[in-house]
Amino acid sequence: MNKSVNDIRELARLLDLSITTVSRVLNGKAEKYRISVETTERVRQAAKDYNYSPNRIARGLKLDRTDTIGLIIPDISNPFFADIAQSIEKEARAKGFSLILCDSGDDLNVEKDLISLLRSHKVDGIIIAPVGTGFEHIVEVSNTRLPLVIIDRCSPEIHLPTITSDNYQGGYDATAYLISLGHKKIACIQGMPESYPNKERLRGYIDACRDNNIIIDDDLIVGDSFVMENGYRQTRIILSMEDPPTAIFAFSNLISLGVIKATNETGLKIPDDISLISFDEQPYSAYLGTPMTTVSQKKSEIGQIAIDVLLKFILKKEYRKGVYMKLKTDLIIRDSVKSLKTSDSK
Amino acid sequence: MNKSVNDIRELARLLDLSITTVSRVLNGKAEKYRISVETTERVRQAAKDYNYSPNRIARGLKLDRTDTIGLIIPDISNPFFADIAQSIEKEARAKGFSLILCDSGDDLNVEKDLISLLRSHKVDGIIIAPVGTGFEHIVEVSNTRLPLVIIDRCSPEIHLPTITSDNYQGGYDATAYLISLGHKKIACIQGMPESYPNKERLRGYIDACRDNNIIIDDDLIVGDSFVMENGYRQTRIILSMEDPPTAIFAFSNLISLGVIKATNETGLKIPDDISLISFDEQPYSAYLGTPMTTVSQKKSEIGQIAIDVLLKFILKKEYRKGVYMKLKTDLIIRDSVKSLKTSDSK
DNA sequence: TTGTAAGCGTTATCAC
DNA sequence: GTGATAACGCTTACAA
Repeated sequence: MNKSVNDIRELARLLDLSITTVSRVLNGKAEKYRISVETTERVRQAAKDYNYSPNRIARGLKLDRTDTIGLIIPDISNPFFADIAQSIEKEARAKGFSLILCDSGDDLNVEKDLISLLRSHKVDGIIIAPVGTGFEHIVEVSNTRLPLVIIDRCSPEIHLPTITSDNYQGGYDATAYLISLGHKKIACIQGMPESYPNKERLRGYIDACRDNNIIIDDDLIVGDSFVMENGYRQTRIILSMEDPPTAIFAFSNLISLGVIKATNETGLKIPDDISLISFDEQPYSAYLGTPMTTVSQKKSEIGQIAIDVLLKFILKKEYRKGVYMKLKTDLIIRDSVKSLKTSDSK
Repeated sequence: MNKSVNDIRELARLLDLSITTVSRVLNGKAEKYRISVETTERVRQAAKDYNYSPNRIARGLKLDRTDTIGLIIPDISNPFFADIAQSIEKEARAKGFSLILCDSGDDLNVEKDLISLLRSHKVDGIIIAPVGTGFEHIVEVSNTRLPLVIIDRCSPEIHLPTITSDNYQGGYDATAYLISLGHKKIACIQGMPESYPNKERLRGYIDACRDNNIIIDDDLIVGDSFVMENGYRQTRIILSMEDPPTAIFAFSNLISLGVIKATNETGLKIPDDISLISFDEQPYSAYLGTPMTTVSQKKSEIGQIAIDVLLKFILKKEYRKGVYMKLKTDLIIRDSVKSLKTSDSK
């Protein structure tokens, strides 16, 4: 095998050409500078033979552009974010950009540090799914004109490009579906109440109830975290009520796993004894004991659009246009909701 | 808010100090060069006030070290790899390294390109979970003395640092457990037969059978992919046998989801009608219709050890020591396996 | 105790 | 058609 060459100087020397010429050929500017076809070909071949690839660090320093973007997410082990990350990576790479992955662990201080870190890495832009409990540092970033796109957890106060699901619609649809099947007493197990997606889902739930003349019972709106334990705990409480609800709306997939665990333990069956609908579709949703009815988010679209918008900013420098995109959610109907209508038995 | 300063020159000018001094303070060499406490403090304060963080690109060019490592995995949307990625990112950042994430999509050619890409990014090292069907390009990397650690999919031919689960033991334990409960006819739904983890799991299965005087029936060793469809299809076939096996050993979690789907459709119950054991523990394993007995891999340990080994290579330059680490797997016993022993009923 | 200046590998400007 | 050279922001040997 050929031994490889590490800098353009060496390659130029080997070819007995100037660095300039080699650089021009390798950057596709051969025509522009009317470099002879022969030379062009020789350079290309040599680069291949000697396994030369330009040093992006040096290039970045010179061009003030690293072809690198930073991605900050709260938890890569959450399949929701993993799927988004995958689509972002794929799309970014297709466009010639690499990804620096940062996991904030849902910690606001870590998130702040990560932004500085990405800054010092001179990334060309940032996509962030914020922790969501503070946005000043994010606004600050965009004040420096560093392109930035927010995904998933938006905030009404800030006016930055944001791509998210239409959580209101998802919450509304799920609730309306339950109501359409005769459910009137619907518990709602929330995730983080302060987070915007949660607020929106809840708003959808409330509006759907109102629109159907169902009185909101605050005691049925419970929970405080997107994790499974929360779903479990709240369900145990719900099931021990004197007159329990006929359905549970779980605000995340992990919450619904907790619901299932609790019902299993209590010896109750879904949907015979209690109905369940959950936010977040997962690969296994269809294969649970009772295939689960879910509100599915367009995860890969979120990633794709985010990167598209970001690259538009990076490449065209047009910025601060109020991009605010809400993606439709889909209700995937399976078997975890029972119809209470007497007409059809289901 | 203070306006920020973008290079060390400006900061030095503002402080009326030389670039050198500022650089030294910021790199913690104040003592070494006996810089006055006063100056040191002034520099630190100014750096903070003006929100200065060194340009890692320039730094990298100068130092030939980017404090960046590349991570190549076949599929970040697979929770197994997402968990590993998370532990790697966390550990790396704690040690001052950032991560460039690359998803090969299980495509060997993409994998090769990604290695070049990471090279041109001048990463200080690479952690790779290879596609596994070719290793030449990986060997080549390590010939260039670029530190590299392999995770999950190893190969016997190459002698590079590798961290993986003890797939043989996992396969053996799972099979032995089934046998201990009286199962004698055990189907085995494989993933990619050529991949090393798969081969090892199968070897474990075979040895466990042999050690218990069970004759291997090749017709019971089926399947060809780690995906769900494979599990579904093979299970349908298995269930339609004249004298079907009493247990199925699924080689991945997705495969076992397919198994569950097929048994559900056929109206059979796990474990009453057929027992199931699966490789890969997942958050939902415990909350399936029948809580599943699984072989759990130490995902975060794999990540942690991989980064530890890699950083050792990067920092100490001691290389090519034959690190080959197999991590113990754990059998998590739940309810998906039925005892055929007459003594205990369960 | 602090400063000057070379050089990391590229690309762009200007020159021939 | 091709080449010499400055500059990108940083660290560090060498000076003072």
